[in-house]
Amino acid sequence: MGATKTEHFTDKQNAIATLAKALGHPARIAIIEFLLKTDSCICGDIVNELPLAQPTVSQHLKELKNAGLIKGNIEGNAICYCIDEKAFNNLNKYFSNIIIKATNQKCC
Amino acid sequence: MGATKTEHFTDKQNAIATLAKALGHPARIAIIEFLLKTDSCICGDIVNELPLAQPTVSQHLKELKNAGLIKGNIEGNAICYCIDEKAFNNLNKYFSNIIIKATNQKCC
DNA sequence: AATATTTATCGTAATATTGCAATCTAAAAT
DNA sequence: ATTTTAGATTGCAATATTACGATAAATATT
Repeated sequence: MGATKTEHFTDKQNAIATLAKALGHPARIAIIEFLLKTDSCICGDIVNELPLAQPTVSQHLKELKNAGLIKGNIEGNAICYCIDEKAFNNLNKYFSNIIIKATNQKCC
Repeated sequence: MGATKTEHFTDKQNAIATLAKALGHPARIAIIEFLLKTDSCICGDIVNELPLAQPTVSQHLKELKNAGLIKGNIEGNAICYCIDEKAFNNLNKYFSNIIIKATNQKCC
């Protein structure tokens, strides 16, 4: 097999998993951190910053964008990528809730 | 290639990516949610709850455990798995910080 | 002791991901 | 109009992940 059986899980479970999966690679974490560091949301500079080839970075950016974690604005012939807070807020709410629920458990 | 170039990224970046990656599958999200739902941290019941075969579930549990997201306690011939709050707290802090930083940006 | 129960591991097939060279597209600059 | 620059897409090789049947290991029950 090798294919995730997404159809057996709820939409919400799949949605959270998709967000987490997109963040499940150090290059993509590095991209997010770079976007946070530079407050003018610089774009092609990501390629210079990361130890990866341009097509690889482009692919990682695409995955972050598909997951809704970043947005891309065309500016002339460059593209300006930046954090999309909404997705991070969703994740943060989800994890906060887990922590609250876990704290109320008396187990292990 | 196909192998992640972890050596090019910081330990912290790799650590966050590892946690996120472990949560990047709906079955593992479903396992976490099941553990939160049942406050007696029932174990083999996870296999009955999930639409996956026992070896598959066992493998997912192993990944969650390796990432430090759950703990496993032996109880007779059964094993009791439960949430490890620490890892979730780390993730939550990390995302809270991202949101704070992103909010202070005036970009896009 | 023999059997049942519970969970882990092995082996393997199917599929997905990672990474990059080569190439393409589109706007910018000359 | 040609060239340059920025970024995406294609194609492909290497590796990783997902899923499960078969089997093993370890404790529980009879």
